Amino acid sequence: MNWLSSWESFVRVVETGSMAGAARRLDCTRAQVSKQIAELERNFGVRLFERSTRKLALTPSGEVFYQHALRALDAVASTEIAVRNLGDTPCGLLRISASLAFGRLYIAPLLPRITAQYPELECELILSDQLVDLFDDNIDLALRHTKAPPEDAVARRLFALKRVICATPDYLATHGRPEHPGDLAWHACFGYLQAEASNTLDLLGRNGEQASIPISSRFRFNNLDCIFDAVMAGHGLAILPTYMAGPEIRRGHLETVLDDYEPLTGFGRDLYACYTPSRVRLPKVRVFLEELERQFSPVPPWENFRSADRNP
Amino acid sequence: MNWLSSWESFVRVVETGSMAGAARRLDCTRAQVSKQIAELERNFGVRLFERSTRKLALTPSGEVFYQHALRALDAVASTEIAVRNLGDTPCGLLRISASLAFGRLYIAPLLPRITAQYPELECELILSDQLVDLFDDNIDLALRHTKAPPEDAVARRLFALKRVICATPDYLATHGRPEHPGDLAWHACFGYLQAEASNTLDLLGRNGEQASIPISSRFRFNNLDCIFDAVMAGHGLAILPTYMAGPEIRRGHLETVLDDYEPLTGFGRDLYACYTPSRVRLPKVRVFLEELERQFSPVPPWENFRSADRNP
DNA sequence: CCATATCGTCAACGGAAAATTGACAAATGA
DNA sequence: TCATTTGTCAATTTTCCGTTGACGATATGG
Repeated sequence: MNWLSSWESFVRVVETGSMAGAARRLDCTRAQVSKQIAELERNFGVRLFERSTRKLALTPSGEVFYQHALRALDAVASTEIAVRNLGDTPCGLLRISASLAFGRLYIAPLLPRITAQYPELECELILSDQLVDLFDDNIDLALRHTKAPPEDAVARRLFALKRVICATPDYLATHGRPEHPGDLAWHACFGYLQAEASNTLDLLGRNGEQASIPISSRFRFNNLDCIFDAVMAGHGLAILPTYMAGPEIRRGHLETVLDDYEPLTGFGRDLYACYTPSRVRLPKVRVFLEELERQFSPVPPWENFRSADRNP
Repeated sequence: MNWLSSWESFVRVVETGSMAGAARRLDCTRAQVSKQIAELERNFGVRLFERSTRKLALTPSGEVFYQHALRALDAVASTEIAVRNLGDTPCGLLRISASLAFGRLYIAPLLPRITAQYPELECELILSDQLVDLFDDNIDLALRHTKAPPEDAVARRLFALKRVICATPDYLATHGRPEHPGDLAWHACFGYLQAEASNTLDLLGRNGEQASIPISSRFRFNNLDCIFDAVMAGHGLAILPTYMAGPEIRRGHLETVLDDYEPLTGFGRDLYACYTPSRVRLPKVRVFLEELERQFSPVPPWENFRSADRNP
């Protein structure tokens, strides 16, 4: 039987408190977890869980095994980390996590480039706007725009993520161009729909004054691409990151409004590259970070969309 | 891939210095070891061995992995020991090592009895007159007659292993009965053939005097059963352990000579049960030891072959 | 100096142990 | 009460592990 897998399953069962829960986390069937636990018990000649009706409780033996197993698995993991970090050529599987829109636009195109450069490297791009767990999902590198990078991870600031309020020239011509934050209340204004979404749009003025305007739009998305498409179709205004709006602004398909105000979102102003401390020295992570800096530093390519005098 | 197996293979390769050697020790094919090492290197993205012509040399990365792997494997092993020792019902596989003759005669009959008593227990009896390694051969319990029990094992003295010089009545009638140690030189006398076998027969007299008589026999065995058969066939004298000779003596098929002298062999006078410290508390080991004591203590059944006055 | 044995490796095959599937009883909660 | 969830089991499929038998390369011995 597969030791590592069984032991990990056991630890997961202990931590989640149920086999079904562990199976979900481990992305396998309940039957397998059940069989692995049964196999462990058969091998050790010891009952690890007390299965009363529907509750799992660790037996004293199970507790002993749990403590030892944690140590052993940790030793195994630390071995792998230590050895893996010794190499100097990027190889193996690099799993990158990014948000849907940014990942599709600016990370996905990097994959063929980087894999072509390093023949032993494979890449997977996991696009999701939900928070992913670096450990659980085995993510080598997560690109996040967030206010507070996770504590248990190494967070490296890549660049500022600017946002603009914009709409199509057609829309502005028809509905009028907002000159003051208060004007926004009269416009169809799309906000990103997220769990803790506020119904207000917060703006930070040049002099530090803040304005909070209630958002009004009769359809909402949790997908930035949909918001972008709606804006491009002339359905209203939206706060868009410059990496999306920039090229369209330059081509004249979008115009910015209220340039003296900076939109505030729950995501913060910066994009971070996050990875677990154990992967700091991984060659594959290193070369990808270098590629990111080469692409986006000091100024990302999408930023030069307005004339120099208006670019602070 | 099978982590535990691959890591163990790697450690063995390091320790033996060659893949073929490791394969022999691990009882598998060279191809498998080779593939496991290659797989490890592929996974880690690191070269573990420098394969020049025909020598294997650890790379610096391999050295790091070796140190970590030792620790990790040790953690795994200690986990198994700790948990296995928690149970109280004998179960699993009990591997017993014993010498050919003694094992066949007195240990083998215990196996059906003990397995019948404990339904979850399986037994394997490894008979060999060669020294076995408790670790390498995964022996739970070794029965050895030796002068010096291994240092790294728990050795528990079970009982004295007496030996007698004997022959058939026919033989003694034909060739004469030796009255003094020196007389043995004129007889066909079979000694056990072992690596460091001396060609002499050493006797210890009642008063502490020692006699060393050259052994003369034109055929020799490294197998006690063959010696026994030869003696029973009237081909000569031999030193036989009482567990073999005893029953025949009582039935009158063999007679002892030079009863005032104790034959000295390289094996010492005592039978030990040896096991690694990690198995001290294993239920299966415990119950088998109890069975051994029940059978052979205080006096083994084969010892009462002479009349009480001659039994010291 | 050649013959032989041994070494590490490779590709293909066969089989054993995985993991999935689909079902079941038991137990919980609406 | 019914619907859901949980842990388990038997049967099936799939995966991958280990053997086999070969190869070139390289020591070793006569």
